[in-house]
Amino acid sequence: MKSRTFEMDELVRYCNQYGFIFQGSEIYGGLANTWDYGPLGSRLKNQIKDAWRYFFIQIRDNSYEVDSDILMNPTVWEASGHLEGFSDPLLDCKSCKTRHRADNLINDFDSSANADGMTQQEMMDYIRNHQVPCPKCGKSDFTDIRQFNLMFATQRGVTKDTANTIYLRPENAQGEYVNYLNVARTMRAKLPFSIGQIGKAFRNEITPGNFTFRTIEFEQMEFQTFCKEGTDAELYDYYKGYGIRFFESLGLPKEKLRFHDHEKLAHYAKAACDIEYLFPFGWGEINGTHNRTNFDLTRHQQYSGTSMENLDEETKERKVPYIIESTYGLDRIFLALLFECLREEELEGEDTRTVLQLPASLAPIKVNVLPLIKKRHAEKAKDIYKKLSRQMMVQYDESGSIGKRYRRGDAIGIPYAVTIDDNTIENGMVTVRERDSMTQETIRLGDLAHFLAERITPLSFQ
RNA sequence: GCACGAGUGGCUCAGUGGUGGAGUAUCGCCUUGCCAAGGCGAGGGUCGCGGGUUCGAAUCCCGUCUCGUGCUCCA
Repeated sequence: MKSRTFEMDELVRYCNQYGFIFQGSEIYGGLANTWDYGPLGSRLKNQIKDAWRYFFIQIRDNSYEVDSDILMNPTVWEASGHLEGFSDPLLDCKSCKTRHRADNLINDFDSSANADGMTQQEMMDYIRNHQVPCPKCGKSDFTDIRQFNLMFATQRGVTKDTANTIYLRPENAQGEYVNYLNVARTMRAKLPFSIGQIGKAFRNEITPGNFTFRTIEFEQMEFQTFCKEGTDAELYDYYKGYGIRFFESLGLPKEKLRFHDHEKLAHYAKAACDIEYLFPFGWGEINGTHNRTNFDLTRHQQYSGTSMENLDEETKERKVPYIIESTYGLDRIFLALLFECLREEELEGEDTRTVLQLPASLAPIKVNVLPLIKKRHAEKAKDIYKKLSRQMMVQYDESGSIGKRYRRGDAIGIPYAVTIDDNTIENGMVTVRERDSMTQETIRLGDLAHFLAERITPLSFQ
């Protein structure tokens, strides 16, 4: 059977049409790079989260989930280095439209100028007074300096004089780090142990689109493993491989996954490697694994005055643990899964069907309950729908021909359809139609729940 | 952020200054015993938004927002 995958614009349309993803604030003309998940989208997102929890928390020893606050004491971001490293004084050349960092312009112009010690106004004055040229076009015609910090800032407190700048977290990791002692104490955890978290993070980036691939608000599923120095390299490799296994179990094929080692490292990392998926627009990161060493905990120890050390029972030494971080971008995995599973299949003749071939356990809706003929079978079908809905997410559809309703279910990834007819009312038999094989089987109503449960099994490693 | 392109029912689009349309989808009724059948009917539009020109603007002009593509950015 011939089938074709979707391009980006088709996928955006599909998501809007079937209730997976809508443009954010749509009735007000939208807000750039924000997207809202609709009824089916939120369901799918939750299924991915559940799968992640299963693989990273439930079946792993010494793994604990937390749900830390998005807003944190601002000193956290001083300690983590996000405040310091991320506030770049930027200006644009009005002539050739290139963008530059003001401090770099000055330092390159005169290395004795010491731009790092200047305020923003001093840098601006220096550039104007010395006619510092644009490195690209040579003219000196710049916009004013704008501070571009990747963190979203807001104020707490009602009045301005009590205002205190706080930030929306640019990564979730710090929430795990500041709770490292709490988790160790309450769970009586010994190294190595892990803290996972699913939650939103925010980055004020200049973003190209690519739909939900890069947005200013996004959801991450993170896994931090606290370990002894010396065991870090091995764990780093292990979690890279674990990521590939996780993605394969979701249904992303090996040939569309690859590692991408980072040469340029973030300020906290000793080693960094992405897992990339081959999107229609190219390879894109869906997981990042970092060896963050003892950088973060050492800094938190310095800034908070609280000891982050852990007693090594063998050597009796007290040391700050190392951390291996592995972060999964939920929105990106969502997107990769749709690209992977959404197809247009050519059937006999000119006929086509849109089919979302998600694994049954990830499907937003598991079963489509359909009366063959509304007048005769609706009552019984509603009854079955009501009963099934206590066990799993089901949908009832009585509108249009039976074939049309099958296709509608195919398009939104429903793996099974149960059809109710005279035979159900007279003999208690129902027809179960399977999306992937497009075959059907007649079974006893009493066996239905078992039949479905047997087939909608949780994901497992291959 | 820069450059270019686009924006008209949920979706695809027609409409180049004079009463806002089609197909499809949705909903209702009839029909229909298993893979997008058919018949009848209904609902659904600030023509992205704001301003200007004009007797009159979806249409021309200016601004703006959003999306797309390419740069830039992504510690």
